[in-house]
Amino acid sequence: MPKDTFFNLPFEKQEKVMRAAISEIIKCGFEKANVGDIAKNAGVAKGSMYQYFENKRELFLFSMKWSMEFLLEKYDKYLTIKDKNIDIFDFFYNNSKDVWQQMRGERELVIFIQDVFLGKYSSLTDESMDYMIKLSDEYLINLIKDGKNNGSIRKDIDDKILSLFITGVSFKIKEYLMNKARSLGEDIIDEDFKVNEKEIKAMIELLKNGMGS
Amino acid sequence: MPKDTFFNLPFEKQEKVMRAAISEIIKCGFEKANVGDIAKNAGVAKGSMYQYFENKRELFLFSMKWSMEFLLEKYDKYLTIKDKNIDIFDFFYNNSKDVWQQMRGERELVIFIQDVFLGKYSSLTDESMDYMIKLSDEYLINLIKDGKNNGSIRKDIDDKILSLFITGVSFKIKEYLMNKARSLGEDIIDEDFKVNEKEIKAMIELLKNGMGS
DNA sequence: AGGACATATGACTCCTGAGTCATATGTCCT
DNA sequence: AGGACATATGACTCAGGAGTCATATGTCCT
Repeated sequence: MPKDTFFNLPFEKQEKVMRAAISEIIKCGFEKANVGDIAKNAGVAKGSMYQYFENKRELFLFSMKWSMEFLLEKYDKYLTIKDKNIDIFDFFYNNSKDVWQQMRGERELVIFIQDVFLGKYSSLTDESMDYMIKLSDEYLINLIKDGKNNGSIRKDIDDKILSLFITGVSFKIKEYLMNKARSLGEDIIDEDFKVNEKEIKAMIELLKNGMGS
Repeated sequence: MPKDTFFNLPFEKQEKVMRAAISEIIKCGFEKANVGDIAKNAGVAKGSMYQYFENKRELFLFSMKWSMEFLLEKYDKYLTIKDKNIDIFDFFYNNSKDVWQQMRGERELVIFIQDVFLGKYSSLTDESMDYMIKLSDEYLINLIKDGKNNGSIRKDIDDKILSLFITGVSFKIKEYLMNKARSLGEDIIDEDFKVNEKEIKAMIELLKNGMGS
């Protein structure tokens, strides 16, 4: 956790620091990320960074936490979805749509989080991160359970295997969307998601009915 | 490419150097990997490393190449499979079995290659690596084409999407197997693959027929 | 034997960048 | 006004480690 000094900062400044850190980390990776440069881009002195954080590692860990919370706050659809008895396939579709939309507004944060979940910084994650991963895992397992109950998911396959199956596919499709979004540059507009609709729906069809014939 | 000096070494020594490098890299990551330590573990002087390789980056790139070639040479089943008109689902099964077997004999190399394909060192890959990735991609696309022709794969889904679907799933299942192998320690014996058979077959069933009901 | 050439070695150089600290600036009380 | 406390700053320290180099050892010719 950052020191009090950091939390006493006006929120805009906190945000500037965090964004500078995240930007540097996704560009250079953790090891090569330069605290001096982060400070410069955030418009503060290097020394100040050490008034805010114990060390580089803490800066990194908090960046993860901050990104997650920021995204959840800004796009809190997920939480509302939890209430409804949502179908896992609809969830997948909505989720892809969300990722696309979020890439427009928060490209760097989304990339960063994706990298975290992909295990790019696996040597750095701590309990709080493990907790996050476990949370999203649990959420998935619940979707599966619900699906089995309401009859939309077959019952003869183990939950753990189903969850591996889905996460594997969903990471790939997210990666694919993100690469597409990156190559489109800054010009992603709302209606652009339609470009992906066909592909996402094909992917869901595969999840549902498989590729065999 | 390493310098001539390296290739003039007796093969055992080349191997010792490469294994020391790979071991260090999967343990510490590229940035933190220490050339001095690698040298020590390989039983040569640090200076010698620079007789063999231009710099750390070249050492790393060659480690990838060496690992791939070594594994292909040692377990050259893949190549024989290519001849037959193999079913993609059988391929998946055999491949998982191979990975399991290879984890027994060449744990570190397999882990290293998996990390490479997962993009852990994405800032370091070069043309030769991109080539490798493209090769294995092409191989998959061909399996898909064959499958469509012989009627084992549905024809209404785009090849690219099918390939995303399969790679996503197969990486997850490999990751799962590898974690299992790691936790089993050194005691993996031949017949142990049977422990995984049920899970692999469930995964293939999902690939084939999906998770919907 | 002696010289020409290839290779091995590890102490040394040198740079980078994380983390520190003495000093400056600001703020808020009484 | 002046002092007590919080925060900002960037020049500085210092460790680690990549890459170098002068020297030693070895090998192979004639």
